[in-house]
Amino acid sequence: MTEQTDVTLNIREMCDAYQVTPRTLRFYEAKELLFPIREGQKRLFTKRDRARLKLILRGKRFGFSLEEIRQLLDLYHMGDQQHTQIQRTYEIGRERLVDMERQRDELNEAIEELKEQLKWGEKVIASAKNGQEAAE
Amino acid sequence: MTEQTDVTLNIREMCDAYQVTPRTLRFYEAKELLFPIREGQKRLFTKRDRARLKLILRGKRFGFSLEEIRQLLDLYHMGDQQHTQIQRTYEIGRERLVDMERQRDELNEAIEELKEQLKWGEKVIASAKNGQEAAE
DNA sequence: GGTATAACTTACGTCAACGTAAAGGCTGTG
DNA sequence: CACAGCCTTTACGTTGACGTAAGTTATACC
Repeated sequence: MTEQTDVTLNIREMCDAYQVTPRTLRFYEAKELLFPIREGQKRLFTKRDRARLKLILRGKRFGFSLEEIRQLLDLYHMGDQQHTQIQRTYEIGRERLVDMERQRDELNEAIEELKEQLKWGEKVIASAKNGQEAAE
Repeated sequence: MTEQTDVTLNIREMCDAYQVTPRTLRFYEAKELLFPIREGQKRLFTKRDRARLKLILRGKRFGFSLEEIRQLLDLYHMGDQQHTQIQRTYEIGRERLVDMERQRDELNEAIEELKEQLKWGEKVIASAKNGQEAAE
């Protein structure tokens, strides 16, 4: 009974708030990632939609596909029925977790290596600048 | 004068060594990511190509596009001329580094959150199993 | 009522990163 | 020579994630 603030956003406000296009939001709705309510023909995005969109955008930054994100969203917000389905989704989540940890480790390695390369690059640039200044 | 071991691989050996398809290798050549030498019509992949392919595959795991990878490869192996070009490529590298570090941090956050969700998922599964066993 | 604004639907276009099919060389072997 | 086994090129197909254009509808304002 504490939920009376259904602050809904229309599509324009939603786009501005999350830096996406209307097409993207409609696309996500078509893919069942978002479920805006309808007022007449217009879409109204609820708090739930905004929470989901945040997760979608973060998921994308990690290279998840929209389909994988949909699965994870189901895991996040699933109720109490359909245990076997939950079980399956849970396993997907665990697999992705392992993947993400491995990716993080590789990312750390790559960051270190890239730092080395950049140090090397600085030296090259510096010596080039000393050697001659003419190149604008 | 210490480089006389040009151990080259044909396309099949290269594919087996790195788990890619011939199409992929030809595609990377077309995109100027690899430069196999030709013996008649056949491609021969040198040590240099193998080093580059390793970097390509790693780059892909981090979500770099092939074009971005090409830029980074140039940074890795660029000689001593063309300072302005190096400068530019260096900047791209630095931007990517910042990006990668940010992504790593977000990844760590997401890993923690996902772990929480999975813990929660375990509880749901457990209680469901206790509650009833019938659902095959 | 006219029109501007914003949202809508439908549907074809695009881009990356290959897949896949077709047709054609080389090279060795019976 | 015929044929198999690799390799080649050319070129059209595919998938995901939207972009973009065309035409429609609803609301707001003058």
